[in-house]
Amino acid sequence: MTSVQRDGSGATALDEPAETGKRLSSDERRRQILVAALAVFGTRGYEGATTDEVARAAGVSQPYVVRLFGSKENLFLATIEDALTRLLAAFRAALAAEEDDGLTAAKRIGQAYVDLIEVRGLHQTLAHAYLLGSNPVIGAAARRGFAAVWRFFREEMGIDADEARAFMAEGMLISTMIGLRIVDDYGSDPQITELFRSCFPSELPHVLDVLPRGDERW
Amino acid sequence: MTSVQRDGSGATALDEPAETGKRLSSDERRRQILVAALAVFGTRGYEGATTDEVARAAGVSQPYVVRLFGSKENLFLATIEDALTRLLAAFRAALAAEEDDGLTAAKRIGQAYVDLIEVRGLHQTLAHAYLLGSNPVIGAAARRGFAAVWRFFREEMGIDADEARAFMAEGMLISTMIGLRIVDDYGSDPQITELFRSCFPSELPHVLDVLPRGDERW
DNA sequence: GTCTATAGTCGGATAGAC
DNA sequence: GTCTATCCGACTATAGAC
Repeated sequence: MTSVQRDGSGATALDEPAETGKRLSSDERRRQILVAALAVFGTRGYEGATTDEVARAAGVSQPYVVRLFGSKENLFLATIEDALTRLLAAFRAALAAEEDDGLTAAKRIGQAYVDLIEVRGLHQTLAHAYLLGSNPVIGAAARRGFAAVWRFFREEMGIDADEARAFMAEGMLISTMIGLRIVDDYGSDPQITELFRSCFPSELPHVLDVLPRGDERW
Repeated sequence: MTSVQRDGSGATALDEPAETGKRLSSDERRRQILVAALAVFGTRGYEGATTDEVARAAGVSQPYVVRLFGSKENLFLATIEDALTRLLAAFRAALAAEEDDGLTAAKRIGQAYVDLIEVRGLHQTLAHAYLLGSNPVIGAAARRGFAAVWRFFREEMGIDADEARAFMAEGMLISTMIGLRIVDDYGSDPQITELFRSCFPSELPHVLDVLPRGDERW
């Protein structure tokens, strides 16, 4: 965010055409790759994902992904940091939104969380990160992120610890169900259908629309 | 669980000493390996774990682990199935327990969930499995397991969909915090301390005792 | 029932050209 | 800024002996 528009035409010694549609500023590429990484890490997890898969999803070569981020681990760190930034930004926007629709702040924030499903892989990637607590570097970053969300609820939103915990809990359940792809059994298994409906009371149709389904590649 | 005591001394053509402390019935080995696998998959996840790590944790050779379970994937499937069986068994025991302590069934079951922390890696492994929904074989198994837990709440315990959802949600939060190793920051970060306390109101001391900490190898 | 040796594959990272 | 070629370590799985 707040992209630093360095280069694009500047101190570079080369006179390459910048409008090929191929050569972008490394800042833009970084953003493209982060989008791809979010999706890939979301489906595969940190260890399961390959830098090559991310690269292909972003339309660049595998070594270039590594080159830009230094390592797969750094790429993952950048990815979850980005995800967290978006998450908190969405929460803040929801908190600040006018109440023209008569919804409470809590409802609006909950809604914002569900809406983030549209950002492919965001919830899943964060959930994966949260399970990596034993990894010295990723774990530490994940804990910081988790704590930041908690802080948002307590300090910015101003709810008490019990309410904050309930909020987080609902969030974890939603993330889990997305990662589980419970949608895949929606409709076929009455039990699952009920569970799913219980999680997304009002926004069901939209959610069903947006969620990736089983036909997608693993 | 109702171990099938096949062999141990039977149709085998060999006259090996069975009490070397080394050579066990494959049934016992399987169980040992499942215990090790639960711990390893719990910290590393499915892709992050190696069959070699599991083997060393169980005190056998890597090829033997593969030999006994056929493949890493099968080992993982067997591991989560075992975990689910234990989980539901604990829930059923809690549900059936006398109310001599004046606790409601809900409290007893919640307690049982927290107590399962003592089974190393159980919560973390299940949580990992739940995030693998996109994997055709593991995802399907994970969904079945998740649905089985839901069914327990709705049919055996008899609570309604909203209560069941709240239960699941709390459970997912607890699992997440264990996987995050939020304990590692307990005491040092006031925010985290509060969050942690909020999740384990009464059983805090015990939980702090049982949870693996940061010093453990990744 | 269990091991050692090893084949085979995959994937992250590096070198270096354009 | 981006690619191709490639090295090398890691890891699953197989072969086959004891």
